[in-house]
Amino acid sequence: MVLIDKLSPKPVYEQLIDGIEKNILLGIYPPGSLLPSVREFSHILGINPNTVQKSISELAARGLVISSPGNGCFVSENAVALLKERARKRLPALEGTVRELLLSGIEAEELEQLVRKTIKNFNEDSNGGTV
Amino acid sequence: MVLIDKLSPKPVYEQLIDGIEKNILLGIYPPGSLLPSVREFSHILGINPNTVQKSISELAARGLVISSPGNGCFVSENAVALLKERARKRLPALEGTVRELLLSGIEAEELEQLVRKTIKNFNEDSNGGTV
Amino acid sequence: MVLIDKLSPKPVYEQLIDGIEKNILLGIYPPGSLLPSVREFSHILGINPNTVQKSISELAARGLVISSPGNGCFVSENAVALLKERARKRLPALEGTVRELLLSGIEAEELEQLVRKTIKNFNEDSNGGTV
Amino acid sequence: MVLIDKLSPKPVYEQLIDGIEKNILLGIYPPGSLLPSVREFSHILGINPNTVQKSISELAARGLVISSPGNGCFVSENAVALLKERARKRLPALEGTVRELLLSGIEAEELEQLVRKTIKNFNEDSNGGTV
DNA sequence: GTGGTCTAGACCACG
DNA sequence: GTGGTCTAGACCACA
Repeated sequence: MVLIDKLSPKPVYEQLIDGIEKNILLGIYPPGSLLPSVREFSHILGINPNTVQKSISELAARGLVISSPGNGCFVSENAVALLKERARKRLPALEGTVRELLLSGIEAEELEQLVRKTIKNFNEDSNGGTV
Repeated sequence: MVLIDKLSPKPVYEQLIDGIEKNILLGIYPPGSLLPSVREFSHILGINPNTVQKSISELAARGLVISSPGNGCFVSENAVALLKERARKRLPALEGTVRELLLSGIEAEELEQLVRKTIKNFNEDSNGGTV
Repeated sequence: MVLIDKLSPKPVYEQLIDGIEKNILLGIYPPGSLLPSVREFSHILGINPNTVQKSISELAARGLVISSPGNGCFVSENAVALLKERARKRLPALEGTVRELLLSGIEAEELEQLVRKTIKNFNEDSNGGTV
Repeated sequence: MVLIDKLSPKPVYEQLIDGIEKNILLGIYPPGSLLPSVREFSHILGINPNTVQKSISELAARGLVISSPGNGCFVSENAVALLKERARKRLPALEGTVRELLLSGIEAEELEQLVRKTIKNFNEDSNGGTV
């Protein structure tokens, strides 16, 4: 369900956050649903419960998840909206990346093609997954 | 010449590396030229000499600069080529970012426009700066 | 009769306690009256009977209700007096809150107005509800 | 500098957050200043470094503090503004508390007096501290 | 069973 | 020296 690469420079707890967020967007963990428990994540992913707890707490602080001691942890109703809102704030960073690549001599045409191709693949994947 | 933000989450030594690389690409530090000395960087940027040394060592390890003990540090002849080659390796990451944004509901059209606009601005800046 | 928000950070058993206490003060559960049974609360509110039992036990420990095994649970005769006495003990906390808000730059005048307005609204609500 | 009550029901890490926030508002830790280090807090307060770290991370997530690995942790320039903004959001809660106290039979006049007295004491304390 | 806090101790990267 | 991550294991409150 979520993949953890212990050798990645990205901290484990961040990888887990990213994985859960992705699953929320994909509809695997839809708003209102109950997340796997801390101990479950811990056991399946082979990481310490405290590390999982840290991820969950962070998600709760971001309003993506609501934890209810004794009951478990629910995806909040506006989680998807929050994630979409945040994505919009990342657009300037994308712009910066493109500029850096251009400065490094990547051809403009190549960049445009890459983006078009990615969009095309994404749409095909979505259809394949949905239909 | 290089801007350092001590409060940035990005480590100072990485900021310096990025800055120097950018200056190499911009032709401010052309291949064969002598870089400012460690002490100079340290003094001007107000950062620790050890930190500057770490950046220089990393640049040397990447083959972008060549240290000549006693004489200083020169930009290597193939520095620009190396940087362009490395940029190419970053393209898959760009693809991943685009996919994430698409998954987060950003419209494909909006992404294409952003890229086109960035390219356009970049070309105008380049002309303005060069001519 | 009592509203339970399962997603609230406040534990369910505390929410139930607060709700029952409020109903005692409002005269909905007057002293001497019989409270709904544990099963009734559990069923209507959709919460675990153990949770209801915990709330009732706590209320009994506070002297607000008296359990009569086999007959149910009665609001004690001095429940209202006890609640008023306890409210008095909360005044220092209110003072602390006010000090914190002042320290945070909230204007004294604004605080006084807020309190006056709340008192006014409360009196109007009471009249409307009673008459 | 910050008082920790290990017997308090409030978690230690929250007490530390509150204490640091209070010191920021009091000007003891002014914006731009360097906070005591994690290990220092840990040693002085007699609590585990991880607990301190948790508090600091939370403050960083709130934008009140900017941590710079290797350098320490700085109070952000807009920390005071953020705290004041947050205080404003607590006003509705104060209103709710006042209503509860009124419902519990506390006299309106007594509440108004308490607030006035608290404001008066606060102003005197402020003058005493400043002059 | 659930989430949450705390400690102890190790390890890492940064300056 | 600094902040930050991770593990192990204990303990608590809630349902």
